[in-house]
Amino acid sequence: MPAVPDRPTLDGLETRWDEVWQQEGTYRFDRTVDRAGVYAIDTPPPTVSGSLHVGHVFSYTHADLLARYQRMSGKSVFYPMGWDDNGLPTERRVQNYSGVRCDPSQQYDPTFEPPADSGALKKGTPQVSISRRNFIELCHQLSLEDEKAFEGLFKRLGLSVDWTQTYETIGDPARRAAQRAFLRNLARGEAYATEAPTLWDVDYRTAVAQAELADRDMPGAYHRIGFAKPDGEPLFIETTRPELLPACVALVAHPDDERYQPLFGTTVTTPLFGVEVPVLAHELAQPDKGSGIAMICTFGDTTDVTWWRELDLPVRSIVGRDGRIVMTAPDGVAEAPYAELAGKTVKQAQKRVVELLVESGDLVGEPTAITHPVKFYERGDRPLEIVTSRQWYLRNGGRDTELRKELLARGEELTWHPGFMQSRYDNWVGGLNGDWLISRQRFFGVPFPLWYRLDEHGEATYDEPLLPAEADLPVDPTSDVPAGFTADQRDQPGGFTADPDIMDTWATSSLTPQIAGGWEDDPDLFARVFPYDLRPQGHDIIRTWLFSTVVRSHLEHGSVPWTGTALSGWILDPDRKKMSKSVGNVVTPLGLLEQHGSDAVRYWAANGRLGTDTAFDEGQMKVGRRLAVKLLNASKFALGFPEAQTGPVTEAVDRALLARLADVVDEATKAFEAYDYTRALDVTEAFFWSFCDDYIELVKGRAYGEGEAADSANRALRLTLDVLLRLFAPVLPFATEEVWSWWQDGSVHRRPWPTSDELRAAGGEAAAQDCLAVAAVVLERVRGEKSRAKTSMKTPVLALHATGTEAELALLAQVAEDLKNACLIGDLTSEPGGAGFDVVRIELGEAPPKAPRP
RNA sequence: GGGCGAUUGGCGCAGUCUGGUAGCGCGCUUCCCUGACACGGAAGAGGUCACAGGUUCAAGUCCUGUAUCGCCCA
Repeated sequence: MPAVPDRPTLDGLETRWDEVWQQEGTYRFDRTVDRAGVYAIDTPPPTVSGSLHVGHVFSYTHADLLARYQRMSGKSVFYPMGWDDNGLPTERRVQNYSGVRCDPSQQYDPTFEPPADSGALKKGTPQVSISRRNFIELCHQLSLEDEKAFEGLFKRLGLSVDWTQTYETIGDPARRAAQRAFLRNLARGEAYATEAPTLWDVDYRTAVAQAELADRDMPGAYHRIGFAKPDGEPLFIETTRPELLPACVALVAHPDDERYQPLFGTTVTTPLFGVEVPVLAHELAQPDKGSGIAMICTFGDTTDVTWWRELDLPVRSIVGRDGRIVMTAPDGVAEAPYAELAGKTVKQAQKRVVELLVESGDLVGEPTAITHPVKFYERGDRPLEIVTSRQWYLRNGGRDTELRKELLARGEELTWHPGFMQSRYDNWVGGLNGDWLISRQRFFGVPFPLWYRLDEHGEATYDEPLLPAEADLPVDPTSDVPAGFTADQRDQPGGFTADPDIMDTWATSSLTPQIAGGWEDDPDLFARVFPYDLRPQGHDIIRTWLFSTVVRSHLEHGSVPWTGTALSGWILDPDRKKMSKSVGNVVTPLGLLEQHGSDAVRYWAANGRLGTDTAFDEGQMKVGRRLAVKLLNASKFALGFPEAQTGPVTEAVDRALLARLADVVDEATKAFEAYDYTRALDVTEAFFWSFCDDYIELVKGRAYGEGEAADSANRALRLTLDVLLRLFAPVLPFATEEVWSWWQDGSVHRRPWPTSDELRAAGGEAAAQDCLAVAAVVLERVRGEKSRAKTSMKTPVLALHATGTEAELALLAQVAEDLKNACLIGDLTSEPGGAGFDVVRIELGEAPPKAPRP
């Protein structure tokens, strides 16, 4: 056992103890324990591209505090770590880093090596086309490096993760789980493919789901355009998208709008393009917007989709997947003016259509500038278009009242920390307006495990997809061949073709409980952890990650994925705005951990309650560091006295201390049970400071002595320290472990959480008779007097006189000797009287001679 | 436009569920190197609890409304 060091320090504790913990398997999950004895955490897998930031340190600490408390409370804690290395961010990095481009039509080349000068490519180097499988392998390699760095940081932060339990969202088990879950969704009719208008990002060239949309206010302009009524008179509509005129399929007004009622059922003709379109009625038309009659195009916005569907209109698509006007005009659209638009971007087309309308005289007046919300992909730069394409959907209650009710009920089953976050879930589920679009036209992700037969003309037959056996998962249909076919039949008439799409990243990460828990691959493990106890995450991804995980679990297991969720807040700049990139880049997590120490940073995080946005505050880290240093020093002092034989704590002051500590343990336990680690820390910390400032000062004179009274103090000191270390262990794992190692065996992190019973049994039953409170009054008065006299605390008190009730003076008598020692009081007297206990007279002596400065 | 949250000394926060003399930390001022700690200790100044009504013997706390800020969704 290492001796107590002369000058304890926090420096170097992180590396030293992490090494021991990994070696000893301190946080290893004990999988012999059955479900009732397990506490399972569905850890968020951080995105492995770029780097971790301060917000990660914050929220991951929160989960760790809860994990550590549960572990000490006797649970076998299942605390895995995942890496989300699947998706667009990684894809873009690999393209730039290795100078490659994924082309799913390429064949897999097992000997492919990326250019030797990876990472140092010159701008403009032509990209090499490689197969999807090769591309994924590169993504995987690059992710591994980041994952190592992330793991190092998390270990330094002291996360009590079981590092033998890790997964990657692009790893084999994850792809197997995602494909298996999808095949089962498909078999049960929960997943389906359909040709439908879909929000489409023209730059990424992929479909985008409702959960990834963001409205942005954009400048636009209403153009007033005349359509020709049968009698030749113009009917004016106003539109922000005149370029969609050739895609117009109808005009629509509100059924109650008297201006247009006579026209319902008639037709009008589009200017320039000469298409006859009906005038129809629908409640969604807004009479007060523009002229009150709108042009329906396929498709200008999501309302157009609704009208198109509900009014059963034809399709005249003109915007292609590249965001340009398609080369061929839809049926019936006049060729001549259309030819001028074909191939132009939407923006260019708008300019040209306006010019044409001005020439023809169909555009009236100047366009009116407005600002209006436009839908964007949240990572995209250009407004979304709506194109018709074949996509995969998963039922999520967006088009099914019964399922929606069931999912709301699942939300009800969860314990939300804090509770008010549930309304965000309810709002989102209640506001869904379509099923979950899970297919993406990208490359780095889990492929849909499907092939289609090609008929004699080479056309895919989508009705009966060719499915792999579950045992063969994961598969990549662009390189694997379906049963009963040979590789040379790929993309040949009479042969087969692969489904080209991958799954949305949320479609994989919504299965993290299944992936981490070994669903189907390790049924024994899965039964011990599922449904999990806790999903920690940020409140910004309730609508995506939290909700989608509930959906998958509900469909697959008929259960919630976990029984509780803890939502961490944001980190805000000191000026109360969301932590900006610039600050986040300057303040790196590793730098903070090095500068302040991990315990100090954890202390700051522990002061941010769940659901509460918290200011980034290095001041709090300094306070945390001070606490950790104080803990080392106070412990060193308390352990410096000779250890007494086991025996009772006899002195009243010592028993009062234990009684107070018993109350603290009860409060901290109650707080932790309610996931309120902040309050648990607060009560522990308050006790600790009064322990240092008052109790230790009071008893040190006695503890230096010998005999019964000294033994009582020494026993109380050690017992208190023992309990305090355990109370602080979740927040300050390094400092507490360090102190623990000075005088105890094993790890403090595997000791049981303290109970008030052990303290009351040791003598702390006299809470009502708190002589410490009386002592505190005397200490305060004497210190105040010495401060006012601007003299040293070593200045003796010649005489002190106190008054109070008989009971209070009896308590004073219990602490009189300790007080005389601590305050250097010569003559301590008292008499009954006064209103409550107080010190009425203090007589100071001469200050001692100043010692020379060392 | 709808939902959720916040508003308490210069700064960061607790207290609001369960009404009863306004608390903590940082910073600031003054003092002290006393047998763990100067990366320390002691003492002190500093707030009409966003605003307006209401309930109550009593409101930071409960109710109604308003304002400002933030987040989520239309």
